[in-house]
Amino acid sequence: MARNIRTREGGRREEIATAAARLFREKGFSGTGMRDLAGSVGIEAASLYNHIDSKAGLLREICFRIADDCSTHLRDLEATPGLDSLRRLESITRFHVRMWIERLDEVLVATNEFRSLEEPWLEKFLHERRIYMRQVEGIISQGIREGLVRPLEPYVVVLTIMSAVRGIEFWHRSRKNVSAASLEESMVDLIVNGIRNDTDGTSDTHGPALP
Amino acid sequence: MARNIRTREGGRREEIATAAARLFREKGFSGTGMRDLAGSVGIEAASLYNHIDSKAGLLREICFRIADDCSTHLRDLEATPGLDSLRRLESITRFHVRMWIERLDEVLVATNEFRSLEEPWLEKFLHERRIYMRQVEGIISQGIREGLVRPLEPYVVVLTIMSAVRGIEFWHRSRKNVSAASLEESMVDLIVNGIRNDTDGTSDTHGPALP
DNA sequence: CAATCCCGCTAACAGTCGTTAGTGCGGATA
DNA sequence: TATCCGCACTAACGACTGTTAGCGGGATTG
Repeated sequence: MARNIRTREGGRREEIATAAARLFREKGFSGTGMRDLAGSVGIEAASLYNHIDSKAGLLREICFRIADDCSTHLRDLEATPGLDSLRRLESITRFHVRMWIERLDEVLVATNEFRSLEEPWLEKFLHERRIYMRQVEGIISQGIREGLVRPLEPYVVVLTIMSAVRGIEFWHRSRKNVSAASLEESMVDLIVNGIRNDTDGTSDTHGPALP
Repeated sequence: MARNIRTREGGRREEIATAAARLFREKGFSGTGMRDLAGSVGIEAASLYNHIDSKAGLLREICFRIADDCSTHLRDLEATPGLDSLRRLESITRFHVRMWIERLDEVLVATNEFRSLEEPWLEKFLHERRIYMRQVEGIISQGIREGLVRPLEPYVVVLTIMSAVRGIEFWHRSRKNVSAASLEESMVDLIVNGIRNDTDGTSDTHGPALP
């Protein structure tokens, strides 16, 4: 058990958690050693245990912080009146884009490394994610019924929205000339409106099937 | 060095490579032990080395097979005459969708675990990926110039297309009631046309910014 | 000033890692 | 029949894994 539970300011602990998120992202959970983590905050491996309980606990913290933030946003959004389902979808998309822009390390760990969670946490995490996706799927179905959203397979739409934002990982590496604000707008716009230019009103999706 | 280089049929070797792809996907490269891999093909860990060179070699094989298949498809596509840039983009999207549907293990390893490649392979892999994305970006830019593609940030469009298909990973777990064919059509349609229903011709993207 | 406690350290643990060496069985080859 | 070779085995290697025990210095508290 970590000894400094009652520490007045957990500055060191937060520093460790931040470094863990970065390392878990870069090298994976099982690819990251406690000696790596310790070195990245300038202490010895054993000293980490003055601040944390275990390596698994660090992963758990990161994963569930992200999961909680997602479900909190969704709950707030559903409590907001006066929004049609398309606007709700846009808000959800925008929320995910911002998470990926502002908290890449944590989000990537929660997305890629959650599988290293131990039971019963793994099951709990998967359960919460399933609930979340099901709720978003409900909003999409509603949008389709209302005629605001194109009549696509709702399940596929959830998958696509929640995956499309993962492209931001690349952006983070090679910033190019695209600002965060421009990235956000382009990506939300792209998901909502697609890539095809429809100014001429043509509704034909595409020609014959391609290889 | 593996002893069976001159084996007439490398059935066992292929079996190992397939099992490796599945394990690397499920548990990550560094989370997978040679004893896990050996057990999954029914032999002892040391016996693996009658067929393969090293664990790192297995990863290298998987990653570069996928990379090669991608660049081959792109080369073939560019050699195909009579396709406008929107159709080319659709073909690229469809190709990625199919790869994710039919070869999930390998594709996921190449996408998530490539970071465990050793130099100089890691750099080579990243280089090839950069080249590939730049070529696709070129097609998008051309589509925008021709008025076939909406005037979005081309870089963001590449990122989004190549990431959106990752949603197929979820689909693989919980098949739900969506067939592979329906998934492919929905996803290509979604990326090309977006989620918004534009039958009324309204071109206003969205209202005021949302939280 | 004395007592407490945070927090770094070294040493060590039991276990696992990828990999090599060497052995022997069984079928194909000469 | 004698020889070879593919392929599985056991045993073992040095390095590395997450974690615990215990020590001591320095700041904080009574």
